[in-house]
Amino acid sequence: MERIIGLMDLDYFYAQCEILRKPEIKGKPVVIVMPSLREGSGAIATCNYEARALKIKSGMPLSLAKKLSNSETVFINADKPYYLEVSQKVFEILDFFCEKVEQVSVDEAYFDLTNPQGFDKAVEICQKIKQRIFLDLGLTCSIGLSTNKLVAKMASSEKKPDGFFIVKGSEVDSFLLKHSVTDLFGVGPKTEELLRKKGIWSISGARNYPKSFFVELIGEANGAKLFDFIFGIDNREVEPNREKQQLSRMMTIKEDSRDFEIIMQNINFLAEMLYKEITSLKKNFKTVSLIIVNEKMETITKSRTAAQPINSFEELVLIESELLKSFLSESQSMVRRVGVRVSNFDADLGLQRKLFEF
DNA sequence: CTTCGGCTGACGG
DNA sequence: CTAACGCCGTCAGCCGAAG
Repeated sequence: MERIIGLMDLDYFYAQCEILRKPEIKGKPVVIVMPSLREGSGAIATCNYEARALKIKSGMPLSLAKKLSNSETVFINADKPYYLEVSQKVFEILDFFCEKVEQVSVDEAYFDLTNPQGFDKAVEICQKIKQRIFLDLGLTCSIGLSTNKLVAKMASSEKKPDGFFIVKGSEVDSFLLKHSVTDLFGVGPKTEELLRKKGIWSISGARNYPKSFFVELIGEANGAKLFDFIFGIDNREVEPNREKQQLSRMMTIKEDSRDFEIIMQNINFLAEMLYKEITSLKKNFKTVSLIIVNEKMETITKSRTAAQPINSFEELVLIESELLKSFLSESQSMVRRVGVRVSNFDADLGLQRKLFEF
């Protein structure tokens, strides 16, 4: 049976959340900022359409957004815990209407609506989802509905905000041919540049090349996937969410430094946050990494894997300090951002106890 | 030959 | 005048060492 897959995307989500609790800013340009410890430094997480009209975009440096802003513009620092709260209510609604939901992020999810009654039934469910999200929570979202994840996602972008765009199986090909290769999932700036150099822009143009061409260009796995995508083929399932594979915390330090003590202070702070989280998640980790972003914005990582799970904060910090020493001795560059990561998780501790008792 | 650890890089949100 | 620039998480792919 042909699958029916949906993608729900909450419109300019962080900004919409803020407007929800501060109705007086509705209608003004609203810009959500991820600040760093540096004065006036940060990046734009998201912004509403009034702000986009001023050419402000997500990912943009805060300094540039400030220049583009007008006197009306409201800048708000991101409040992740609040957005998570709102998001959870949205997912309750989604879970109510659909058994197979895969959360991609705080504001996005795929869902599988394959059913015996067919496409019309799925359309009806999508309308109900949009309705409940709006009536119960006051939020708008955009939904794309098609026969696989790739096209569902592209369809959701077709009509925004508060959109609902349907691409039936018979329409997939003509829908794709209206798009450029850069609209395909997984084609970022680097791949775009490689394709452009080969004179490839449109999806129809890309179809003139064999699979081997893409494999040589971007590698075995990605090449094969891109080749499929060009023809609208995407067999990825909607997967229930897996356990996290890694957990990390990063931050930009006050000013670039190579001072061991100063950098360790920052690492200590991050490690403490992370250690609290990981213990509350009842997870066990064996690998510790230090992530450094230097003044040239290059990322360097140092890792160590222990034979046994690491079970004290002191041990975590000790390993981090050794990794930092090793970095400082091997590199001359300044440290701009620093991060702490743990990975290589053991089975859930609660589960482990159960197995032991058994 | 396969697996694992360590690392970089691309990508998405 | 230009360049400016967060904080996550996933996967692919390479290399070398070990099983």
